[in-house]
Amino acid sequence: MDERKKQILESIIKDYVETAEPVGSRAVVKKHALRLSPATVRNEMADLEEMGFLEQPHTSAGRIPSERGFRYYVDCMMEKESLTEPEAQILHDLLLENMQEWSTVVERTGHFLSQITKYPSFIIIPPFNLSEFRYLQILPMEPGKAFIFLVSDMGTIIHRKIDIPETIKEEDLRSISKIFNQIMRNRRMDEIRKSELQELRDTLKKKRRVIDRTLEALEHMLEESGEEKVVISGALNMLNEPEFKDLERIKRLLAVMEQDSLWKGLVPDSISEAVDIRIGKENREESLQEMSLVFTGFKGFGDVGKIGLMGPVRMEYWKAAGAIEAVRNIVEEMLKRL
Amino acid sequence: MDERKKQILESIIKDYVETAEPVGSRAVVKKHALRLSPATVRNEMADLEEMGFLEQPHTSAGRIPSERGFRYYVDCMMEKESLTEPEAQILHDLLLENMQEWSTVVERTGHFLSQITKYPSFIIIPPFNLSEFRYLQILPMEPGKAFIFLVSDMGTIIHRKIDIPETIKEEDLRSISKIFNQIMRNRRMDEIRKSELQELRDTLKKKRRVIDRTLEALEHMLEESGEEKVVISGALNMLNEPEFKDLERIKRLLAVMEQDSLWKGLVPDSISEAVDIRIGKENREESLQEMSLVFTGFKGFGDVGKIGLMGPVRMEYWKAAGAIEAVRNIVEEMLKRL
DNA sequence: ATTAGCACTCAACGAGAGAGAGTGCTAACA
DNA sequence: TGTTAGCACTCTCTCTCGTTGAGTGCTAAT
Repeated sequence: MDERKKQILESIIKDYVETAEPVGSRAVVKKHALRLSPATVRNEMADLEEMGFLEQPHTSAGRIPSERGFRYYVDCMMEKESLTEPEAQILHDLLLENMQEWSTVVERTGHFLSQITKYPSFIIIPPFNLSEFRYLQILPMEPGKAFIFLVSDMGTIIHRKIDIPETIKEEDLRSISKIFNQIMRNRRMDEIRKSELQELRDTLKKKRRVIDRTLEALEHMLEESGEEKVVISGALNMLNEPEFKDLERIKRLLAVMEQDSLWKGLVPDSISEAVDIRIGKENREESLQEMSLVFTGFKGFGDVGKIGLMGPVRMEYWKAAGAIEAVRNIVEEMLKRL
Repeated sequence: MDERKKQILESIIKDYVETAEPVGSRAVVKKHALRLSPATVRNEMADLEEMGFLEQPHTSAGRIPSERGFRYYVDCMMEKESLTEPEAQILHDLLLENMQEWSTVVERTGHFLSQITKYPSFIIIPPFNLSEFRYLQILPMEPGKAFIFLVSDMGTIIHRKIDIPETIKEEDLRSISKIFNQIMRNRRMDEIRKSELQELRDTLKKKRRVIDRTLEALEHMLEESGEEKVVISGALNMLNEPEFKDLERIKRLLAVMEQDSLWKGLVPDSISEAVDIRIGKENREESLQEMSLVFTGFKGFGDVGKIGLMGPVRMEYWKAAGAIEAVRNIVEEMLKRL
């Protein structure tokens, strides 16, 4: 793989990514003002095809990069294109404004990403019960009803309504809350064992009714929150890619995107710094095999979420990878400051 | 408009809704086993076209109902098809399971509707600040930080983080909460005037710092929550309709659906019992003029939300209207019981 | 008032011709 | 030995044109 071949491969990739059309020998020469004749380039292209980096849709068309070609480019030649200064600034401001709630941070970030890159973005949020318990509070509402609030270290809040005896006083609720808090504070939610809660139930016999209800609610809440959440943004950007001008494909594609379960298993649990790239058939899931993913993990407070972009195989990997990396860094930095 | 014409119009509508193809005179006779010849029907069809209820895509095709034809049918002939017994049961159970939180109720209801009818559903939720204030609570978190919770009568909760002096005690927070509650309880959020809050600020001079922060936060929260929320479900169902086999149309359509602002102005503030139907160009918004809407308002606790379905002009209005009405009734009933 | 018969219209489909882009091979060239 | 010009060949794409068939409107008969 000499320098000239590399140059030609890159040239073809850039061209193909831009136009979605097979690239001919003539176009390569012209575009990059090479001091070679088309015939020479043709020979090189034939070599590259033999090596598996290019393919021909039909005999008399130009060449397009194969998935292996893209892979080689991504591994050995690509230079990531980070966000521009103003773009980074915008994201910064966006996050500052929305640090109140974790869910809106995620939403805005995804939206930003897909706007910048014109690719659909996905963010996978770790299950609530993998974050740390911060605070539980039982608040009385109308007579006989109370709310339980559960606050995590990520600033996420879930709540649930329970029935309580009408006679119980606010102070009692407070003291019950306090005891729950003592046991659970700073523990990871999924580590809070039922046995401990049971123990607590025994300790506090006198307020049995409230405690029972609280425990029940708590169990429900923790159970329900064991799922990862997937947020997809800018899915419609995909419709602009010429490879999806076929209605059937679009339907399949959008259906896939809507299907949360697919995403959940998708991305490995590595906490690697690197930006991972999956090109076409490198994706295990059949329905994603005509697409590419560019993603990375990010650290919340120890927990790992994932953030990524999806596009056609003919994707601007350099832009996507650069954007993902930059966004990951900015978000992580903001989270640390919290 | 004699009986026979009506019968023919209905026949054409049913056929066209099902097949999305122009209906010929022959088909009308066959389908409904009329004891007439195609020629007779042709004459009637010519009349109906003259009246504006039918139109011809081109000279030698069958007829399709015009928007006016649909309108006449909907107004004068249609019989709504309610949910089947098991369908209603499913919705019932679904709601019972999810009465905890208003937002999930809405989500599930929308999902249910679009599954049953195969049309995208939309639900417009009144702004948070139109519901009644139930409860405010200031909860201390880590030192120097606290959460403000605001609970509405719909069971919706919003919250925000504020800074507080580290020295302040929990009881102080409680007493502050209490005072807020006395002023605001059971008032509609948007009626709580700044002047009142200002007054409160003066009363409680000694805890100025906390109160200031709380008021600031409160202002923000109420401001931010002045927006209606739109939840759309099953948008992809639309892709199955043959009239949207054109890519450009799909793009436009999906872009429209994503655009919240469109929906907000869309539906009038009537609290009418009736199910409203907008056919094609009856919609003011240009981008919705190739679509029909079937919707109605529902009462929360005095507040009005809206729930509806959208489809092509060639829509099963009877099914959509029936489903909407039934769902509205069930949801309202459940809310009343709360 | 209804119907049979018939000429007419028009979209949809498919075959076939022509254009154009791009290749691979061969032979000439530096 | 690497590079280039020339040329025949391949294959898709597009356009045209005739054919088909569904459906109509009109007229005359019942």
